[in-house]
Formats: sequence, structure tokens, C-alpha cells
Amino acid sequence: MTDDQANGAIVAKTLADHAYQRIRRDIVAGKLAPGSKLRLEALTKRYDVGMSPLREALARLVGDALAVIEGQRGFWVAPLSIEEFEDITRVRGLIETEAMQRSIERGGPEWETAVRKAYDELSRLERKLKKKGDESLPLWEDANRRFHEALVAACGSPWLIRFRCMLYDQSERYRRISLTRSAADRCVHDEHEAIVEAALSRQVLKACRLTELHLRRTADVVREALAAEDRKRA
Amino acid sequence: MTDDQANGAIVAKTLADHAYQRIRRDIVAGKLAPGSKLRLEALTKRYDVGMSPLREALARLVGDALAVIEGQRGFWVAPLSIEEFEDITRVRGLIETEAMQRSIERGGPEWETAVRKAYDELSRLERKLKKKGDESLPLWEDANRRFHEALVAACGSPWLIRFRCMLYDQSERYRRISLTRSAADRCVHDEHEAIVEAALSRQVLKACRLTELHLRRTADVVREALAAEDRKRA
DNA sequence: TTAGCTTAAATTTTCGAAATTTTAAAGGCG
DNA sequence: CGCCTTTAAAATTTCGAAAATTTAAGCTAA
Repeated sequence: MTDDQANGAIVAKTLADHAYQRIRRDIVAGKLAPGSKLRLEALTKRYDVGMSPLREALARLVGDALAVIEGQRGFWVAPLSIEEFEDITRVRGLIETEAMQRSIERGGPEWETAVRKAYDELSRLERKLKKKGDESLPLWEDANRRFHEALVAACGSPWLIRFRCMLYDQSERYRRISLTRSAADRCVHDEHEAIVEAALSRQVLKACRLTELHLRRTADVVREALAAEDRKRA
Repeated sequence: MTDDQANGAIVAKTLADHAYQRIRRDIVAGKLAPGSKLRLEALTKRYDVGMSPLREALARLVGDALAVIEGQRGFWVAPLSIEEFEDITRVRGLIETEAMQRSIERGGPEWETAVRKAYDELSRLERKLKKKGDESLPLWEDANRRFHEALVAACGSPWLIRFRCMLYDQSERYRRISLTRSAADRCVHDEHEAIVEAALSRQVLKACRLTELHLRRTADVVREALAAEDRKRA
């Protein structure tokens, strides 16, 4: 479970693995539209694999709740909805804070080092993002993920980590379709800094509160963007 | 999500679906030994399906954390360990109590009715189990699952329900290998009764405490059985 | 003996096409 | 005109075997 997803090898040894990782990335990034049909023949061409490994990859994604399957009718990209986003956010608060608490209580010096390192890397990319612009957004996304992973890495619970990762992926889908970059524009850096400080000084309650606040703030932005989209469509 | 597992159709429309459900049941029930290799050719015969639907079914199980895959080396039944069991139990406590709380706060009359019905059915099967013996154990397992599902069904959070279901399945694996029937022998009925009473009288805290106690008691029995097994092996 | 190498067997993985089912279109009728 | 049935096209699902990889066995040499 050292990978950034709940299961699956770090390096793809089979075509099915490879397809799984690529399709997964594309769903999370929103390149495959939420709710859209996954036509098998089209995908075999797009990802350059045969039917068998493709279906295997999609079946794994069903288990990850990133795709849905209906017998004899095929696969779809898992749809998004405001209601589900609210649910994800609430449950994520529960999981993240529990993991954060345990991580703070159990984390040793290696944990501290890793958190600082992830934070520094994230800060570096935020400065870069300000200068260069959106082209380095994927790198920021990656660093942001690693930063939040590092914070809870010492919680000692593979199942908390697994659930947290699933919810993070789901949240990222909403973030990515509702805002291309405003996430980084926000005072997100300050929020991260505050969390790091609280965590490293072992202030459990403060770190958890700040984490919840961080989630709520992000949720607010997404919610607003989703609502705006709805208004535009009507 | 009306099914008893997180994803997948209620009725199997394809061979892959069918194989998925059957293999899943066998893993949860311990008929496929934890950690054992899943040889594809053997499985195609045992479940009477071809390679393609079989691999698809196994891929789904990987997503459910009931099987693991290693590139070019195949599939295994997910292994069990005492450490993981402790982890599952702790996280399950977190999820179950959160779901229980919300369910009590939001549950309407239909919820109450469903809980009572599930409880009555479970009680009926417990009496039957005392008389007839182990042959009706699978039925009891089923009723027990439905009972605990009914309790949290009104929580209003698909994701909580999904996670809860995953952890319940995982726990069941441990229960089933470590005790064939002592679970029902225990004063488990009284514990269930107490939970139902607390839940239906909307005593959130009490219901949660009792749920945690219930989990802890079950965990104690499993832990002891696992330890005994270890001693015997050494 | 044991470690390393070679070869054979077993197993997993993948392909390409046939079989099945769903979806869309066309035709007929009240 | 709308609705039901029939027919054709499209898409999914499954099979059977070839290709690739791992595992086990046999053999040689230090």
C-alpha cells in the first residue's frame, strides 16, 4: 500500500495494469466525462489494448467506484452529483480527522521529516504555479495529494488510509471539473501551513479542526462552481 | 446500492457477474482459504466459466479487497492476519457508530419497522439454531448481516454504507474461520436486543456504546480463536 | 552438497473472432 | 400521428487458442 491508490502495482507489469492506471488517471482528471459511456471498441483504440485487458481494467475501476457496470449494457464513468459530493465531504471529514489524530499521536521523526518535505515541495510548486501558470497544475495536484498523504501516513491503519485515498480520489474529480485552478489561488497555502504547524507541534485537536476547515473551504468553492454550472445549464 | 455488497447487480446478468458473486461468497465464507492461490484453470472448472469472465470477476474482487493480484503471477485470496483484524475492528467501530448515530437521528417509521422486522427474523433463526444446530448457520449469518444493515440503513450516506459493508465482509471472514458457531452461542442475542431498544428509543449515545461493546466482544472471541490456532500450529 | 544454469512444464496473459444481447431504424396498422 | 412489431446494426460478452512469463525440474560443475 505504498502506492497512491488503494490497490494495484506501482509499475504496470501487464497490459491490464497499464490500462487500469491510465484510465484511472483520466477519470480522476475528468478527461473521461462523468457519467459518459465507456465504449469498449473506442477505448481499445484510445489506450491501445485488446478487449480482455481492457475489461479487466474496467472491472477494477468498478471496485474503486470510479466506474459503474450494468450487465449486458456495459461500463460508464461513475457520475457526479452535488448530493454525493456533500456525502463524500462529510465522510471524508470523519476519516481524515481520525487518521490525522492517530498519525500525530504515533508519528516519529521520519514522519515529521516526510511531512516537512512534502510541505516544502508543495510550497515550491505553488510559487511556480503563481509564476508560470496552469501548465504546472498537474504537478501541483500531485504534490497536494502527496502532502495530505504524508500527514496521515503514520496513523498505522491501512484501512483508514485506503478509505481516505478513495475519498480523496473522489473529491479530486469534483475539484477538477469545477475549478481549473482557483484551488491554488485561494489562501490554500496558509491553510496548509497552519495544519503542518499544528500537526508537527502535536496539537491534535487544532490540527483536526484546521483539517475540517480546509475541507469545508474547498467544498464551498466546489459547491459554488457546481451551482453556477447548474444555473448556466438552466 | 440495495444489494448486500457495495457494487454489482442484484441478479447476475452475465457469467462474470455470476462468477463474481459465487467466488465472493466462497471467499467470505472461508471456503476459499485465506492467502491461497487462485489457479485460473481450476477456477474455470469449479465455477464453470471461461477465462475472460473469470478474470473479470477476480478483478472486481481485487477492488473489494477480497483478492489480491500481482502482475504475471496471478490472483490470491486476500490473506488474514491478527494485525489486520485489529485494524478492521477499530475502523469499523468508527464507521458503525457514525452510521448508527445518523440513522437514529434521521430514521423514520419505515426504518423502525425494518429494524424490528430484521430483529424478529434474526431472533427466530437464533431459536432455530439452538434446536436444529449448525445446518441453519448460513441462514443466521444472513439474518445477522441484514439486521446490522437495517440499523444503519437510514444514515443517509451511501459512502458510510459502502465502507461499513466492506468492513463487515472483512470481519465476517475472520468470524467464519475462527468460530463455526460460538458466535451465536454467546449472549449475542441479548446484545442485539439492547442495541435495538436503544436505537428505537433514539438514545444515540447508548446505542453507539452498545454497538462498540458488541464489536469488542465479537473481536475478543475471534482474537482468542486466532491465538489458539497460532499456539496449535507452533 | 549446493549453487548456478538450461530446459521443460505449468500458469498467466492476451488476442481475434464467434455468440449473445441491446439499441436503433424501418415498416405496418389502428 | 403515434404505437407496436419486425429487422438490421451496434455493442457487449464469451470462447478457444496462441503468446509470454513464471515456476519447477534436471543437470553440471565447483
